[in-house]
Parts: sequence; structure tokens; C-alpha cells
Amino acid sequence: MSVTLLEVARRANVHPSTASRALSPVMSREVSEATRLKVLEAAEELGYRPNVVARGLRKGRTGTIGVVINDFQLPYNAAVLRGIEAVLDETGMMPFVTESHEDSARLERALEHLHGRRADAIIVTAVRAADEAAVVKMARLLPIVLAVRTLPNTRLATVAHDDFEGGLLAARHLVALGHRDIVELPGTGDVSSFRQRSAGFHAGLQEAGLEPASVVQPVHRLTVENGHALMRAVLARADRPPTAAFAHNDVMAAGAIDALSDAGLSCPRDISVVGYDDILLADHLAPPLTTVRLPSFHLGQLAAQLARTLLDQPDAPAPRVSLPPELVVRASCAPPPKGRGSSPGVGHGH
Amino acid sequence: MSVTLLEVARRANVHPSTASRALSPVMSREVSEATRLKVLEAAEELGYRPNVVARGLRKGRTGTIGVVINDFQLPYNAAVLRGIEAVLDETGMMPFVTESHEDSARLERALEHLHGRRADAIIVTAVRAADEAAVVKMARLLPIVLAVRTLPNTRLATVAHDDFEGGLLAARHLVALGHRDIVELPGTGDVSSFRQRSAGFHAGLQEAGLEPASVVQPVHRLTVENGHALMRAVLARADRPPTAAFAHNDVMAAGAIDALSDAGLSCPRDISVVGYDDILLADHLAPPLTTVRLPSFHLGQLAAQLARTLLDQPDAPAPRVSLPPELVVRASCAPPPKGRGSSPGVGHGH
DNA sequence: GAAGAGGGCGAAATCGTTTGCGAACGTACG
DNA sequence: CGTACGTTCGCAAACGATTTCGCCCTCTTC
Repeated sequence: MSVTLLEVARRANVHPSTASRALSPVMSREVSEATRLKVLEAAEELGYRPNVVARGLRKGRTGTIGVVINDFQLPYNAAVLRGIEAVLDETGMMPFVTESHEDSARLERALEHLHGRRADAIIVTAVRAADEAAVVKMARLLPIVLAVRTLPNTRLATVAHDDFEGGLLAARHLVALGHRDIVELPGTGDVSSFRQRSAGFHAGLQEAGLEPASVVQPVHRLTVENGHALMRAVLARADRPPTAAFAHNDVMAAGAIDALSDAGLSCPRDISVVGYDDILLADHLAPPLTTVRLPSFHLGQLAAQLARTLLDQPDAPAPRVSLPPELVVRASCAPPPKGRGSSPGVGHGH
Repeated sequence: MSVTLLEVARRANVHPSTASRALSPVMSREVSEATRLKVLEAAEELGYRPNVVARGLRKGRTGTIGVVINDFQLPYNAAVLRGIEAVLDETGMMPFVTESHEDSARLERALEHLHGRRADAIIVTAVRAADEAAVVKMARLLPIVLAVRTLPNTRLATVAHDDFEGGLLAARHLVALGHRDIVELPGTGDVSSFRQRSAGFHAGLQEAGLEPASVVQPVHRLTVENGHALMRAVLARADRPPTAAFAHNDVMAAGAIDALSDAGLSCPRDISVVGYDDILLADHLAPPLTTVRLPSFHLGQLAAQLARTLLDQPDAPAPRVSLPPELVVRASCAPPPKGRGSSPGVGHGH
């Protein structure tokens, strides 16, 4: 079906091994310029494309980096993927992307699949604490880079956002506006990045001598529906509603704002909302969302570079990289209604 | 490094070929139950994972379907990918996703890459008219399924949305509301789906005896910025502004609505806007967007099923599947301002 | 002009699996 | 009891590339 190296060699009147050398950028210096051109021409004429599968078998390298993401649908992941792709492109490698759908069994299957396909390394962006054993086991077979989410107890190479600071930024912003009754709409603590967001958020409240206004159960999937449900639960509490909320991602924030409307409340007049991720169109929501922006593209790039490094130096020390987030102020936050909260600027330490 | 079939065979005291047969669901009937269990046990104990690369070389099948999409960042593509993945999962195959970034050179490189990696088939969702030659050439080497976008002059298997009807639905909706000055913010005609949207849209206007209010240059990339620019161009025209606009996707619609605000106009009071795709959070924009929803997940499923069929029956006739869109009415459309447009309901033939 | 160095290339092994072929064995049947 | 057949499994050849080894030839150098 496809044209093989053997046919190229025949056409150029050389041995297959010579043809192989002529076509390899690094080995072609062991072959004379004349035959090199002869082979190149034959390959060109026949439209030769090397069989990467055969090459992978022989070399033990497939030029493929496996990537496990949570869900294509979540806008956040797209930027990370693009960063990964941008770096791999430079060297002719390709990402091999799989979804885990926030499911441990699927993540394990994805890892085994990628190993079976002989990916040279794997970048995992969707790890949860419960997946630690599976990931560590796989890390004995091939290099693994954790991205976005970390496993603090392991020594794996990691590139993550500084989510503690992200949570801190959100809390400080609300405190600075004068809010004192602030609630959190959290993602599950089984995921490091959500745990960190929470920790930073609580630290920000503590700086101002505050406690969370009320506490809701963390959700497993950060969807519009769950954001809606959490905010509805908050409003259903007997005590008076909070004046501000911090949602662990933008999609949940959108759902939360829905719940406000349903209850006859308005954002930001009655309740301010801060999101997380700064996804596409976050600035076009009603109201435009104040949120924490993450350098996701850059994170993807770093993860891919790290994977490449680990390939060449399997024993290199595994670094842990942390990238700073940035608060993006838009219209979804305002000072609390009259009579609620402190005077703006009091109680936090900039 | 990894455990091979040879080691499994040794441990089970059988020949590698026997071990291979024992592990193959289809060939295992040629081996006695006793040795089958012996091999299975040895494989289990050693944690054997077949080397899919080696298998691919021998069998000529890699269990991989290449997928070329335009851009991970565009929310629309995610649903298609999920549909593809859902189907491939059933048979242990895996998608191998690449981006083309609306660039012919990159698309060609992606195709060659996937062929080099010996994908069993390729699903192309990002084809443009200019890519016809490259795709047709590749289709001689392995099965190709066109998804989302088509190449009308070819005989390739195709699964697409009925974008003509999508454009028609948008036009009829605006006409029914009473609009008579309607403008289109189009994507490039180099892409079949945009061409079809335009055709349907114009047909819808013609039904009502209308012409487009004014014509702007189609854009190559359907981004927020370009939506903004197109609408600004429309408003800058000397003649009076239109009362409604049809944007070729939701992201452009968001940009267009921005441009309205910039000009002191309001949507839908002054100008109604219809988008396309019904992306995530389209219902949370300001205002919630009336748009055309596409069964994208289903489309992905069909494309993957088609690819699988073509694998087993390379000479099967290549079908062309078309999926119906659906209008989703939200708040971004209203009757035109007083004195502009006809009375609602006049001029179209439901 | 001989010895050594090195460039250029062919021969063959190898990566891990699958599979066509045939050998050995047991069973059934005439 | 011999032939025929079916089951079970080993042997070895693939799949298409890369790479080690070593041969041959040419060029340099004293």
C-alpha cells in the first residue's frame, strides 16, 4: 500500500541501510553528498513517508507524548493543549490526547493505553489524590509530568498554577471592597488545585479576621448546574445571605449568578461574584465576570518542555514549577449593600 | 524496561506464538483451556501490556483514528471530539487529535503526520476548499471521513450539519420578528459550512423578498475581535444601520454585541443578533444569545462509526450524512424599533 | 611506496508481535 | 489395526525501519 524504505533504496540503487542514513538528518553525514541527493530524490519521487510505527519499534521512541486531560468541553483545557502542541511541534513530536472525565478508572485506563501505545512520556493534567497509586506505578515505566494538578506526596515533575495565591487574590479583592460575609463555592478537595484555592481563600479571609459566612459541600464536577445548586443551597440557609461569593471556576460562577436571578437578587448589587480561570467570553457574561486569570498556554509549554527534558535525562531531578495567577477585575463585584460589611479598604494589609 | 510477550511465554513454559494466541480473544480457541489459563496467569503476574507499536507493525493496523480539528480553543469542537471518543472507546481504539489552525500548510502536515503514524483512518473536521487536493491525495492511502465541513466536488464519506437549513432558520426567525434590514457577519466562503450558512440565510431573505441590508467582507477566523470589527464596519456605513444581524458563530456574535455597545446601541432593543453553534454559556451572555444549535456530539459519533465501517469495508460506498440544526430562541432578538421593518409575521411562509 | 586513518557503504541483527505451515498427538471409524 | 481427521502447539518468517560491525577503497603521511 504505502511506499517503503526498501523501494526507495531500490530506486536509488543503494542498500536500504544507506537509504536510511541518507534520510536521517543526523546520520546523513556518514554518506556521500552524491548518494544523499540520489536517495532524497528517489524518496521525493515516490512520495516516501517513513513508517513511524516501524521506526518506533526499532528505536524504542515513538515521538509521541501522551496527554491526559479531564474534558475537552471545559474551555480551560484548550489553552493548555495549545501550549503543549506549540512546543512539541518544534521537534516533530505529536501529543496524543485522552480524556479521563474526572473518573479514576478512566484515568487508569488512559495511562495504560498510552503506555501500550508506547508514548515516550505522559503529561497528566487531570490527576486527583485518589489516582496517586496508579500514577506513581506508571511513573516507573515512563516519564510522567503532572500539570495543573499536583500530587504533593510524590516526587514527580510538576507544573502548576499557584492556586493558593489565586484564592488569596480573590479573597483580598472582596475584602478590600468591604465584604465581610463571603461564601465559597468549592470544587472537591480530592483535587490539589481546588484545595489550594480554598487554602488561599481562607488565608485571605483570616488576614481580615473573617470566617466564611457559611460552608457548602464541595462539588465533584464544576458545571453550570452545580454552581446553580450550590448558590441555591447558600441562599436557602436560614441566616441572612452573604454579600459575596468566590466560585472555583467561571462556569460555576455563571451558574451561581443564575441562582441569584432566580431568587430575585442581582449581581453585583446584592451579591458580588468572583470566578476562576478567565475562560473565553468570561468578559461577555452578564455581568462581565471578575475572575482569576491563569497563564495556561504558558503552563502547557512548560509541561511539554519538561517532558522533553525528562526524555533525554531520565534521571534529571524532577522540578516543581509554579506559575503566578492574576486578578482580572470586571463588573461582577461591587461594595456590599449599605449596612452590610465594613468600609472599603479596612482590614487587609496591602 | 517493559515486560514483553517473550517473558510471559517463558514464564508459562510455552512458545511465544502460543502465548500470543492465548492472549488474543479470537485466536484463543486454537489453544487448550489449560495453557490459556497458564498464559493468562503469567501475563497477569508480570503485568504484561502488549506493545501496540509492534503489533501495529505486524498487523498493519494501529487501532488509531487520526482527527484533524481546527482549534481546541473553539468551544464548538469539543463536543465533536467527545462524540468521536465515545464511539472509539467501545472497541479500544483511540483518537489521535491534531490542530490545523485554519492553515492549509498545517493541515497538510497534520495529514502526513497521521499517515506516518499509520492511523487506520482520518477524520477531518477542518477542511477548506483549498485543501481539496491534499485531502484527495491522502484519501488514496487510507480511509478519510470529512466531518462538519465538506468538499462538494469529491466522493469522500461525509458527516455534516445541514448548515443551509441553519442559515434559513436564522433568517426566517428575524423576518418573522418583522426585520427587513438584516446584515450578515460571515465566515470565509472557503469553508463549506459558512458558504452553506450564507446560502440558507439568503434564501430565507429572498422568501420574504428581501436583500441583505449591506455586505461585509467574510472573515477568515471567527473570533471575538473579528465579530467586533465586522459590526463596526457595518455601523460605519453612511446609510442607516440594520435592525438585525446574523453572525456565523456565537463568538463573533459576542464581539458584534460589543461593537453595538461601543456605538451606544443596545441589543436587542436597537439591533437583534442571532449567533450559531450554541456554545457553552451562550445562554449566559449579555443578552442571552438566540442561536442555532447543532447536534455536534451526535455528529462526532457518526463520523467515528463511519470511519470504523470504512476500515472494514474499504470499498463500501461513501455516504453523505446531513444532520438537522435547531433554532434556540433567547433574548438577543426582538422586533425592530418602531418605524423600522414590517409587522411581525408578514412575509414568510410557515 | 607502505602503513595507518578514515570515509562510504553493504550485510545482517534487531525491536515485539502475529500468523501460515507443519509436526505430533490422540481419537474415531472403517 | 491402519487410515483419516482434529486439536494443540512449536517453528520461523514476516512487518519496516535503524544500527552495529566490518569490509573496501582512497587519501594522507613519513
